[in-house]
Amino acid sequence: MVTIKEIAGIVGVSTTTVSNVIHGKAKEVSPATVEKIQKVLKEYNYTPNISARNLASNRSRIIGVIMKSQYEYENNRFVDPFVSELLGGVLKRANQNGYSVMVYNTCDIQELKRYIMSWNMDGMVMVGFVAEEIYSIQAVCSRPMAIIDVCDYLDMENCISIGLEDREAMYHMVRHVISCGHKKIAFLADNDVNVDHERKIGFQRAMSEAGLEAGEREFIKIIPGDYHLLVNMDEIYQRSFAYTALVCVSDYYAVHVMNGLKDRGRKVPEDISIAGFDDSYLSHFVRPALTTVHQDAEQKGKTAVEQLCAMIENPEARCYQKIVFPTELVIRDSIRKIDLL
Amino acid sequence: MVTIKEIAGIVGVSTTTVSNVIHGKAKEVSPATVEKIQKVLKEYNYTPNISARNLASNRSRIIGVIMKSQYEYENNRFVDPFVSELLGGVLKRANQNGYSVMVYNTCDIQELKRYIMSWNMDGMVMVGFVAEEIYSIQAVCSRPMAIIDVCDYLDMENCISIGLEDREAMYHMVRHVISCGHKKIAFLADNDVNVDHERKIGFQRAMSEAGLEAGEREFIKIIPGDYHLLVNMDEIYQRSFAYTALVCVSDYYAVHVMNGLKDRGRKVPEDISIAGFDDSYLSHFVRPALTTVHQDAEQKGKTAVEQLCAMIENPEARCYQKIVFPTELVIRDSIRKIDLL
DNA sequence: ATGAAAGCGCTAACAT
DNA sequence: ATGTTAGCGCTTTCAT
Repeated sequence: MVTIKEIAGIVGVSTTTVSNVIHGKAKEVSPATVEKIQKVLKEYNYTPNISARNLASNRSRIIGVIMKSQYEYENNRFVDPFVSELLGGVLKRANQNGYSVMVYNTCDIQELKRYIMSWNMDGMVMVGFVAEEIYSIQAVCSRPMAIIDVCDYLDMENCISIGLEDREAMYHMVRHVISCGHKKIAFLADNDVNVDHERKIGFQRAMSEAGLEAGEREFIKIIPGDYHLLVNMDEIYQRSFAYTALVCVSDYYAVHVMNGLKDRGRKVPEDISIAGFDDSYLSHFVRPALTTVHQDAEQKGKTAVEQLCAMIENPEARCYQKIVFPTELVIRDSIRKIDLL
Repeated sequence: MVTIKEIAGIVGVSTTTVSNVIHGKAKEVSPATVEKIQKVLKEYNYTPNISARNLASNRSRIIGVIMKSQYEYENNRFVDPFVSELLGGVLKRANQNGYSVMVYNTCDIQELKRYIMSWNMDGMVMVGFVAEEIYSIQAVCSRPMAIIDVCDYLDMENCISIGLEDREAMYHMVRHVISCGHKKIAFLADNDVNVDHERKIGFQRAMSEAGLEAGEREFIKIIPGDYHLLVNMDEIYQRSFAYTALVCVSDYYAVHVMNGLKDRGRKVPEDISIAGFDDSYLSHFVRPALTTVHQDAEQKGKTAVEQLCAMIENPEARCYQKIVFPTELVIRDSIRKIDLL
């Protein structure tokens, strides 16, 4: 690989001038020189050495997509369409803006900090973290972050929080389920923080407004297993008999639960209704098609990167910002209308 | 961030010694010194600067996951479970082995070459390329590659080709379909190279052995659109009337086609049968559940990285290698048994 | 408009 | 066992 120094030697100018031409700071260089240098650059197929550039300039043009895994065995968050669509959006915008995307998945925050610092990432898209983890990371790795689906207010300058009106969205979903005649409804999630917590609150509000039970018993915890399995599907099956509808925190889980119940002999939606969340492409494809809440995961990813780039390139303008995307109830076939007689 | 030099200054040794301790070359250093240095390293929370390390050592510990997109608008290959499972496998193994994963998606080979060279990637997992593209890239970017699903023999030393017996697999699938009484069968793919081509050959062999038609007319080209759409679904619908079974080159497409046909009023499998390929989790979840060919995409990713690391760390042992994973026909409900009377 | 030179943090060959 | 030193390729400040 040819270096700037070599190019400079060939053309008979200094490395500074070559560097200036490479970076389009043409006003500093005479047109004739620009042309000469560009010709040689092309001829020798000059390719910058990014390590050298990063070392000298103290940036990296790396945007990290950082995913927190809850369990060590839970190794593949990508199979959830919400995550893959998000990642697609991130990748597209990042590359368009001249950034590279590094993907990292860990359950160890200390290790993560070193990772971010080692690579000197310019910014990160954070998926699956809770507020205190974000603070802890930010304390050491003070750089722009786009935080997906953390609901708490974050007292940080260089961070953009991207989410939904989760509480409202779930509230409307559950109202719809209730309006279909359901009275025994459970809420399924794999934890009780952030969006899961908010959606639970929305669930509970809708339930209590209707005078229905929504205590701890109505909260069913999903334990995701290796890939295609929910490790506690049997438990979910058993508990499902106490309800006529199961409201899940994602399409991905809804689809798993639906299948698990079907495999065990329950009919959906005849015996039991199921609702999802995300309106990922899964929800169209399963039968019955899922009643769900629409959100645009790809757009979340794109926006995350856009905001990240803005903060990276404009450090003075950094401030806390919260972006809330719209949601919409999508009614399909997985919630049965119960005869109200 | 504290540097090696500073650590050296604090402890009162040379940078070499610190570097040796960091890299565990402890036999070169006295136990007492090792301990002293490690204490300070910990105390000051030393984190290496990877740009500097890469520049000095001329490697990067980056494994690139490089995806070729066919069309510019086809921006999200991740939503195909085959790809996300593969990526999950790559990420897991890479991180375990101390490598970082950079994801890149392009349809421009020249740009790709510069990208690889700029980052000085140690190795790449190549997805969606044809042999001549691989050659063209290798000519400029001579480094280990794990090539997924290229069927041609590749005359290259530092490359590992990972695939299936695609032809056989599809042959058995189509024989199964024929054995269910189908005589009018079409094959659907989005191109006619590599695995798609091989599977087509397998399809044709099974058909011609049974004395059935399998010419160009029986090949239906899928044109993938933005995300959830096949842009030529109407055409597929029209042409579907000439067949009783549609054999698709992936579950992902099968599921799209199935839905598209259902939306247009055809019943699956009563009116028309559909088969997939991959045995991704989609195939379990749709109804009718897909008859498909099992393969382990995650394992492909893991193996890709394992082999890549071996080649990176052991340059003398580099050679061409072809790894073929097993497949298995998985019979579910999407192929109807036609009454043979 | 152009160049000289320092230095980013680290590695590794060589010396002691 | 430990230290010296010369880069790796680039950016950037400061001269000219």
